[in-house]
Amino acid sequence: MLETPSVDDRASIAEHVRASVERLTARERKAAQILLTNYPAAGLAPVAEFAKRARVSAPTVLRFVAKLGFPGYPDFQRQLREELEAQLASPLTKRARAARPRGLERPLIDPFAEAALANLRGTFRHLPEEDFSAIVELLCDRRRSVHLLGGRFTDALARYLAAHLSLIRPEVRHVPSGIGVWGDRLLDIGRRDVLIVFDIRRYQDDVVAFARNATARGAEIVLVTDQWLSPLSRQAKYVLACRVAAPSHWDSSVALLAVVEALTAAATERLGKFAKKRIEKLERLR
Amino acid sequence: MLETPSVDDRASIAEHVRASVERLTARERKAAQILLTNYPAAGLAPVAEFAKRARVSAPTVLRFVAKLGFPGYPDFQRQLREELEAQLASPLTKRARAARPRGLERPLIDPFAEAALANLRGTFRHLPEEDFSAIVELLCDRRRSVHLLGGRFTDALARYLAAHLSLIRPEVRHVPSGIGVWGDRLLDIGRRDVLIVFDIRRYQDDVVAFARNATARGAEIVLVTDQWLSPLSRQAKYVLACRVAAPSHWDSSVALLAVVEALTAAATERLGKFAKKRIEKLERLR
DNA sequence: TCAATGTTGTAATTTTCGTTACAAAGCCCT
DNA sequence: AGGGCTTTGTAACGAAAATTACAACATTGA
Repeated sequence: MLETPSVDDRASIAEHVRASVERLTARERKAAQILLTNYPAAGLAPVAEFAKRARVSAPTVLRFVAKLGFPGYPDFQRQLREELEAQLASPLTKRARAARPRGLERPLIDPFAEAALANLRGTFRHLPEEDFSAIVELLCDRRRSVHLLGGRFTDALARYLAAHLSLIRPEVRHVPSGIGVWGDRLLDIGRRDVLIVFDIRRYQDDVVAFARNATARGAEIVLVTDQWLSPLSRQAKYVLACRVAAPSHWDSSVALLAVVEALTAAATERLGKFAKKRIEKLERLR
Repeated sequence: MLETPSVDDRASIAEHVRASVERLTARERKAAQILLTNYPAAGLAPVAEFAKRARVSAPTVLRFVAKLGFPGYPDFQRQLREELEAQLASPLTKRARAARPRGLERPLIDPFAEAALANLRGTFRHLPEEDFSAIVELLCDRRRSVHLLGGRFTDALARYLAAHLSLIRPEVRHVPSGIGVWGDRLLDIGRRDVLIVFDIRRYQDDVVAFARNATARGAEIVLVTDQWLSPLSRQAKYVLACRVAAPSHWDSSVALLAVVEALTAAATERLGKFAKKRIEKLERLR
């Protein structure tokens, strides 16, 4: 229809798809997206399978590849395979970066992605294994209650961890943010309970205060914070420091979330059958 | 219900081939060799092409894959594709495991970190730029209200985004999870409002229902989901598909959070002075 | 050397896949 | 609100792929 991608066309189909999105209809874009997010495997499947995956009919997929300039689906697949073979020479990330010359870099997306990757790497490289394991043990000790507390932004992380933990063990309590109720909540925290606190920079006074009071009541503090360490690190028994720098007005919590999920995964594994049975029971209740 | 969705737990076909060479006949070995030296592309071609490449007849290739234990050639191809996907989802896991000598690997930490990195890369590599920008525009349109909704685990993400958005613009509302209040909340959603929905697999019925009702009321849906796409993708105007696979019983939301933060960063930048002034005003109020 | 067994390719068959024609549905503009 | 246009899916068709039956060939051991 339009220009046919010739044999010597070195640009990847992925790039070609990205360049063609505007010409596509809504459903065709769905196909495009499925192809890109599962590249190139999705396109190597039979049309029917591809279509089903994109929740679209087979002809829509055909029209999509037709708009890309291929005479037919098999031709499209052939080029995908050829690309796949050529690709094995150089690693993926390099290729992607090379294929995207200056000016084509996605301005607000790529720098952020790079920062998030760097934060993850930087965080996990220095994550203290002993502390990590010790925290997992704490989380798996069913005799202790686990309380979770976060600041303005990190409250979401506290909730996220609470949602998972409460599925694998009893006595998990999220302390809602916003002042007022906190007095009552402190009373619930007893000797040798565990308080997991999230506190990143512009460390929140009320969070710090709550946690300090909890220590005074005999609770053990696990602190998830940034690389510059919340003032709470003095009181905390365990500290997990995460990198949060991002090319933005805001800090990034990606590394904190990853650590939280790693804890969840480890605790679930550690509790083994107990967690499994509990999850099954809860499933049945719903 | 409880099986762990592992990143790649099955041995690769390549290894299986290597292990089976001795049981193969001379011609079948040629096929095996061609497959291994052009792995996996060669096996994704039609039998005839594969056969021609190995200078062997089609039935020989068929007998070869039969000896590998596959009921038929399509089954063989399917597994190759699945393997290809799993590999792209976590290209680092294997390498990292091989690189770090036994005993130095931190068992529950490193695999998770690698998976998170792979998810981030896989997500951002093909994040549709146009959709991303369009969503940012939506978020910055102060004439529209923005409503945020998440499922059991992703509710935290909805809150996280709400916490940031409400600092840079008015009319941001988080829809709390848990049924009951939802009827009322629907009424607040008007024509041309924006509803940002988080829905990852084991897609939640009530979330889907709420969002569908919102569409019926004229709202535009932005869906943040996993690579297999929530059923809501049909209703959604924009879909951001993220990778969520992790070596755990639970899926990982790291990529979702990164996308959310990228949106926040872009929107903050886009609103520029308006956001800045608003933030300052809010600071003064505290 | 011959026979028996195992290996391989040719050709026919069957199934699946890609393709296309057409009708329904959605959308936009008047 | 209605009419024309675009988009999408359904169903029938044709093409190509996978599969199978069988005959030719090679290989080995007596």
